[in-house]
Amino acid sequence: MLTTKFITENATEVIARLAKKHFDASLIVSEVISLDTLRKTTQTKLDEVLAEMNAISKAIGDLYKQGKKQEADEAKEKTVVLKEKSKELSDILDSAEQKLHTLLLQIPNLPHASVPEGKGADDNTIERSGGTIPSLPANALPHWELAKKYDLIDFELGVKISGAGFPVYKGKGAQLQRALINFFLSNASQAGYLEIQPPYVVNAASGYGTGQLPDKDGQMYHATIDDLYLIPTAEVPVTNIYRDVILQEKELPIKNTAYSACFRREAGSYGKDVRGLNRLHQFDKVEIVQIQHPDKSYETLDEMVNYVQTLVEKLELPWRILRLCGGDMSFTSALTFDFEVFSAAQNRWLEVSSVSNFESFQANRLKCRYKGDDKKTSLCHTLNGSALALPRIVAALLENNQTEEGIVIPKALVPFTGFTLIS
RNA sequence: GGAGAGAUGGCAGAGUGGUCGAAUGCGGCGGUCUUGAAAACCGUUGGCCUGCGAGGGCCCGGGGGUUCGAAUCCCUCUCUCUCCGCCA
Repeated sequence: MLTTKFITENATEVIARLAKKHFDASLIVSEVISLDTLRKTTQTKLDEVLAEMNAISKAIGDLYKQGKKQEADEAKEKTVVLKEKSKELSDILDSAEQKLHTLLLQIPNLPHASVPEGKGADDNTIERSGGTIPSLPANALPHWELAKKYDLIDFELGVKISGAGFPVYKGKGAQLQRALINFFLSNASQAGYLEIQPPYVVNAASGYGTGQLPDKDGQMYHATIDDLYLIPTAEVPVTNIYRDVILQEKELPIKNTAYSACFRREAGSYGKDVRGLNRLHQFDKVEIVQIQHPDKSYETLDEMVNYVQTLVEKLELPWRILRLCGGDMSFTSALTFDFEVFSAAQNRWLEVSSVSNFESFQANRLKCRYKGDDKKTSLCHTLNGSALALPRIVAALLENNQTEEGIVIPKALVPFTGFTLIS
């Protein structure tokens, strides 16, 4: 959420920059400005009335102490009008504030100047790429066939127990999952991230804090009996650690990492691109989160992107980094880099990570601030990224590394799997 | 699930319906002293809105009410803790 102050002071800039996200903000910005004006003037009037009330109340107290009961009663009469007036004004104020808040929630984050123009995924620009795309034999199998051939993942069993999108990992399939989680976590720890084990269900306040609510209400599983939500990513609980927190400037940056299972309803997405591991209702992911000083958040974004790059390189997967265009970016992001790996048998790129700088957009909702030496409090910047999401990594590993003998485990992962080949 | 207690500043913990935004202690910060440190002593120490500023207003879990006036009284919601039961 943008701050009212920023919008009112930079109205034309806000409108111009949001055009890149294909969001016409002209109307909403002018409404924000007029509501904010109303809010300020009403607040001032109300404060005056309240100040007078306070003065009278105090005087009445004194009069009673002096035993001047009649004068006190006279003073009481004066408050009747003031009371009505204050009620009236605070009603106006409440409604203005509420409307203002509703509008603010509808305004997306401003895209960074470096965000390319564009409508959708085709307009994202390739930042850089690496690794080599393997040339597979004609009879190469997609990962869902390989998973069956080597008895690694049972999709039908998941349907029986839960439903589509809840695979059951078995044997070396399960061990591979565990190895990847450990691989990602231990890399993150070495890179200076503090490992966190967060709750997998969160309350509504946390959902609002990171922006899943109210925007993406239908995307989370909701345990209505307790009004708790299953997390779609560890970002939600880990970032909400800092909700309503004022950090000391010297504590920045905060670097946290967490593994979690992630739950997504993925309502409305069906078709061939959801085959196998490509899109699931439950999957595993290691997330990295940073909270940083506003002046340093873009350096940090680069650092995080570089870090994720080391992971795909160690896994020896062909990768590329996309700079998302205005039309493909999320509501909350200012700049996002997506990582894709090439899954050779499906012959397509799969998104395995998304690294974003939210600037102060998320922090404003969270009320996550820092206090500097000047004792002023200001909003932090928040960033996060997947490092990494497992299923599509597994898909690419299985497909790209298939040989006559079996599936070859990348060297960097062997210490974690304890085996070199799936056969 | 049953019974009870409670929610106050970074933490602990007072608080009579009226100079309470709130005692006191600890912690934090600054200083004196010291070669340095500790101790001791002195000072300081929340957030939000508004205003150039002086200042004004709001905040004692959330919401509502009573009252000229509420941290204090009433209603309601949420949460936490203790004991019992069940249980990884």
